[in-house]
Amino acid sequence: MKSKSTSPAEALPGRPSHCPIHFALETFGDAWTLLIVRDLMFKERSTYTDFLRAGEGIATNILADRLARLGRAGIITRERAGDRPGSHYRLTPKGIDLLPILLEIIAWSAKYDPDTAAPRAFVRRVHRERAALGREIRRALRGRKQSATKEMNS
Amino acid sequence: MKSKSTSPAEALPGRPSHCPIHFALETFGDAWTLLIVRDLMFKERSTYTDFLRAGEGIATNILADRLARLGRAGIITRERAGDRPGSHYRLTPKGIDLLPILLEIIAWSAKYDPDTAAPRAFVRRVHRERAALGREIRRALRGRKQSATKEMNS
DNA sequence: CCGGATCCGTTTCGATACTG
DNA sequence: CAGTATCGAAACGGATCCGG
Repeated sequence: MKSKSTSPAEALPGRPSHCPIHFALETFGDAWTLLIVRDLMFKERSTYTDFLRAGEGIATNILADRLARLGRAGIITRERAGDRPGSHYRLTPKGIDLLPILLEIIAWSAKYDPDTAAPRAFVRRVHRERAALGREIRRALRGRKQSATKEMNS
Repeated sequence: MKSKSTSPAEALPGRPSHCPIHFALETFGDAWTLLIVRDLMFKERSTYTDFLRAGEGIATNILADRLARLGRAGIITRERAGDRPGSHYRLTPKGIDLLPILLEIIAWSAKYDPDTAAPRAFVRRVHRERAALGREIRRALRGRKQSATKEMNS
């Protein structure tokens, strides 16, 4: 299967000077991948069925594939929790470090999307107190607490 | 349910609460799209053939499609320059505002990509003097001067 | 029931050849 | 030089089936 496939998500074409953008695209450049990361980071979804019923309509095979890929990339880990049914997925430090990128994307979309669904308060915090918001979300992701993340829910 | 196409790049599936990530993915979430934006922002490529010979190996139809899509999204404009052969593409203010996202991606990749091709000096500036670097690149993009952007070249 | 794996019809993407 | 046309190759999405 080394047939020089040119899937943007798995292996980018050409392979020129291997710029940083390539690495990022290979790792999380896929649309579904980014949505999963968003769910893990801002929403409270963390299980397989959480993602399935997130309303995006992702297929089971696609979801399984993306979760496996994210795991291989070291962005998420699967924890077979004993207390709750099903396995939980969690962002690794490497995954949590994607936060600044997501915040920039949110800021850009809020500026140019005529009908953003992002809460005004959250967007304002992204602009005005980015550092504090970042620390708050990181703290929430490490521990169990979900505080700032709730603001993103629709 | 909806037999409407669900291409991640053009129109995202489900269409749930239309979160900011969706808008971003629809606009520049495609791999090739992001590479074009990168070329316009950091490299000195600005024409159709510049992109073609960028070494990425993009096909002509894909390039034409992405350029048209970026134009429709208001991220780039096509200028039929009289002085030089061929048409030049340029980032609009909306496109230039993607810069923080790209810088965050570069920073993340530099941190986790074992063999990044990004010059050390540039990455250091991304971390240490982000604001100044941003202003410098924006200035270069507006005018004709290319100063900081040269640092990204391999 | 949850977490997938497999099969298959459809759609989209991408490489090449070709054209204004 | 700047794109279109064609066509094969993947990826996607849906349904179904399977192991725990």
